[in-house]
Amino acid sequence: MSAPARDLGALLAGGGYRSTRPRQAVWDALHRASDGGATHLTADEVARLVHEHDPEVNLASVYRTLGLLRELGLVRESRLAGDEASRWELAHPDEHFHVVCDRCRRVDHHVGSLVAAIVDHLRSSHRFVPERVDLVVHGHCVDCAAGADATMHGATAAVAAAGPDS
Amino acid sequence: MSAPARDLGALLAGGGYRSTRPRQAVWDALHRASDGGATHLTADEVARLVHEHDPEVNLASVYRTLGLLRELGLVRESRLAGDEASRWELAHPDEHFHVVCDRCRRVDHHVGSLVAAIVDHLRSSHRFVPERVDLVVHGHCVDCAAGADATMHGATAAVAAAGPDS
DNA sequence: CTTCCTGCAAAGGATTTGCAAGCAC
DNA sequence: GTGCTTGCAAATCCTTTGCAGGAAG
Repeated sequence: MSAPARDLGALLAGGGYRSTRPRQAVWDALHRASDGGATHLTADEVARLVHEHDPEVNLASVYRTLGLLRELGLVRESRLAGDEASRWELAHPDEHFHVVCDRCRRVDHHVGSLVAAIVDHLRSSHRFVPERVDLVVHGHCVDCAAGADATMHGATAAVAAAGPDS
Repeated sequence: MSAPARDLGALLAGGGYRSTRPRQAVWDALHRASDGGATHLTADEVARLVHEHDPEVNLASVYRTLGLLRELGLVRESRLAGDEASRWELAHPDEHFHVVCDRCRRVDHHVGSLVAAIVDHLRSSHRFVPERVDLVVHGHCVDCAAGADATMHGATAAVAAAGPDS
């Protein structure tokens, strides 16, 4: 679960950027959140985390830093439909996708071969060179699907018959 | 290429909603756009199309209507990363996904078994009940990948633009 | 030192909302 | 008629930007 924790200073220097306190603070906050299992943070939430350690950092700097880290490929921005604000997280080395429960609003990560399969498919069948795959699935998680409307008998049955896996 | 062109009045009535001019105008505009190959419209672009036939319709009503149609499952909203505004299109009965070329900014539709595979996987392995799959792949299309940052060739561009998607 | 960054505050742009008048049913 | 809808305009909300002072290299 712990992130790689690469040295931001070096990464910034490599790109000709300066290592500053706000930048380090945002980087640290993202790692702390990630280690705590929190992911898909809004810029505002990132700012809140940053402020726990350094209240001086301005929201605008958080935005600027997130944008910079995005350019450097260190963080990933996603704009889930139905969500007002963009959400940010450390760029995970593994390809993954999001599963969003529309009832309880929980967002889960899933790492799987699905993304790789998509990439292969496009490359071979559509002559497209994929760089990034954003896969977001909306629906209902087990808990919500179960307690929800009793009208969905078929669906819940299918869920109950599910097997184990990652 | 032509869309189903279902009767909006009936669809609205079925949901207990009234059939009004703005709503019909938005619906028509989306169909006209779709027939013309235009898709992924911003609310503003939809409004512009609506105004060609009915300049009285207010932008706020366009937003309200798009939201309503989204709830009814008649249109689909997508927020592609790097894009300021939401984009709207008629909900295609088939599951499909977007392929975005980051160089020429073209967006293509693709229908495939990929989406179905994803749904199956989640349902069986993750006990999640998928309702909607948003799959967006960023990368470079054949033309752009080939010509690299060179000029875009009119011929190849035309071919792709007339793309036989969906 | 020189240039890049930051904090602050104000601007911007997309989307929403309060309200009174206007239609659909 | 009754109540959902609309137009209009103001309000929100997220994000970006101009600037002058401050820090990194």
